[in-house]
Amino acid sequence: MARTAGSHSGITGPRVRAAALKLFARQGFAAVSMREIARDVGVQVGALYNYTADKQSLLFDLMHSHLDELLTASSDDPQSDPLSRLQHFVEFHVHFHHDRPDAVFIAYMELRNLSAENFARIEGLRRAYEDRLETILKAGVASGDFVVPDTKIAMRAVIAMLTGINTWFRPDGRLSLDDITAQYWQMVRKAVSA
Amino acid sequence: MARTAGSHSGITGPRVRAAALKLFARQGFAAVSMREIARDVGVQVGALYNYTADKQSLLFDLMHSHLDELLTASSDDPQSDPLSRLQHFVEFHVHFHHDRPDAVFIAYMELRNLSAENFARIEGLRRAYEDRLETILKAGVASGDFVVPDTKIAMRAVIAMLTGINTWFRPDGRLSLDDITAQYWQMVRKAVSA
DNA sequence: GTCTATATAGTGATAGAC
DNA sequence: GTCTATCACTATATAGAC
Repeated sequence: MARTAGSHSGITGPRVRAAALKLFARQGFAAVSMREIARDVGVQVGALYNYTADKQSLLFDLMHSHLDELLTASSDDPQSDPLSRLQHFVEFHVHFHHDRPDAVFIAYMELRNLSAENFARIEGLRRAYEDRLETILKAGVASGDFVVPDTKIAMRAVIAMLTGINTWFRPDGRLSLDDITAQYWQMVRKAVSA
Repeated sequence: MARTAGSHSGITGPRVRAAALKLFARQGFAAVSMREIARDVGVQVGALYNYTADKQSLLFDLMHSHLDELLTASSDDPQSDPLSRLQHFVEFHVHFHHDRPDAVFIAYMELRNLSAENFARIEGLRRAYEDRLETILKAGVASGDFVVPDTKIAMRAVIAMLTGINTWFRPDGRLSLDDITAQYWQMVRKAVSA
C-alpha cells in the first residue's frame, strides 16, 4: 500500500472543510486566510488547493452541503393533521440548527461572498426548505386549524424566530433546549391559531 | 472664512461615516479596505485618519451611534395597558429598523470584529433596548393580559421575528410595510396571549 | 499529496509637504 | 485638512521539486 511522498493522511479533505467551517464561523469568511486554514489543518497552504479550486468554492461547498443535509433530514407527513405537522417542523428545526451552529451561522452570514450563480443555487435550496413550512401552514389554513392572512409572512416569522435561538442559546444556560423548544412551540402554535 | 490648503468641504466626516456604513453593510467589514472608503468619499486614504483613529473605531462608532439612536427614539408609557404598550413597541421596532437597514445589518453581523471592550459596550446598549420589551411583557404577565412561561424567551422570540423582516422586505414587494406590520402585530399578540 | 518558493497585488497606518 | 509616498505585512493562487 504505497503512499506518495508527502501523504500523511487519507482524510485531509474533511479536515480542510472542518477547519474552514470553524474559522469562517468564528471570524468571518473575508477575515480568514488560506494560510490560517492550512495552519489549523497542519499542512502548508499549497496543499489546500488539492481539495478546493479556490477559497470561494470552499465556502460554497460548506453552505451547499449544509442545505443539502437540511433538506434530506427534514420530513413531513401530509397525511397527519396540520398541528402535528407544524409541531414536528418546529422541533426538527430547532434541534437540527442547534446541532450545527457553525454551518447555520455561515449559511446566513456569508451569502454576499458567493458569486451570483452560487448565490442563486443556495437560495434555491433555502427556498425549498421554507416551502415545506409554508405547505404545512397552507394545509392548516385550508382545514381551518390555522388563521393567518398570508402564509408566506407567517412562514418567515416562524423561521426567523426559531433560527434566532442559535444566536443566544448556551448549553450551560438557565433552560434546557427541550424547555426552550416547548416554549417556542407554544408561541408558534398560538401565533397561527384562531 | 479662511480655509486651510486642502480643505474642500466641511462635511468630510459625515461622508466618511456614510461611505463606511454603506460599504460595510454591502461587503462586510473585513472585505472593505480603507482605500475603498476613501475612493467612495472622494479623498485619498490618508485623509480618513483625520476622522477615525483606525478602521475598527469607525465600525464601533457606527454601531454605537445606531444603538444610541435606537434607545433615544424608543419610548414606552408605563401607565398604558400592556397590550397597547406591546403594540407600540412592535410598530416602532419594525419602522425604525426598516428605515436604516445598513446600520441594523452591521449591528448584527459585525459584532465579532469589535474588541472585547467595545463588544461589551455595544452588547450593553442592546440589552438595555431588549429590557424595554421584557419590561412590557412582565407587566402584561403581572396584569394577566399575557401568558408566557418565561418573559426573556418571549422577548427574544419577538425581537428575532420582527428584526427578520429586514432580511427579506422589498419596497416594491407584494405587501406594504404597514400590511406586514399589522400581520406581525397579530402574530405577536396571539403568541403572548392566553 | 505535500512541499518550498514565488508572482502579483493588496492591506492598515504613518510621515511630512503644502 | 488633504495630499503623496512609503513602510512593513499579508493576501490568493500557482509552479515545479520530491
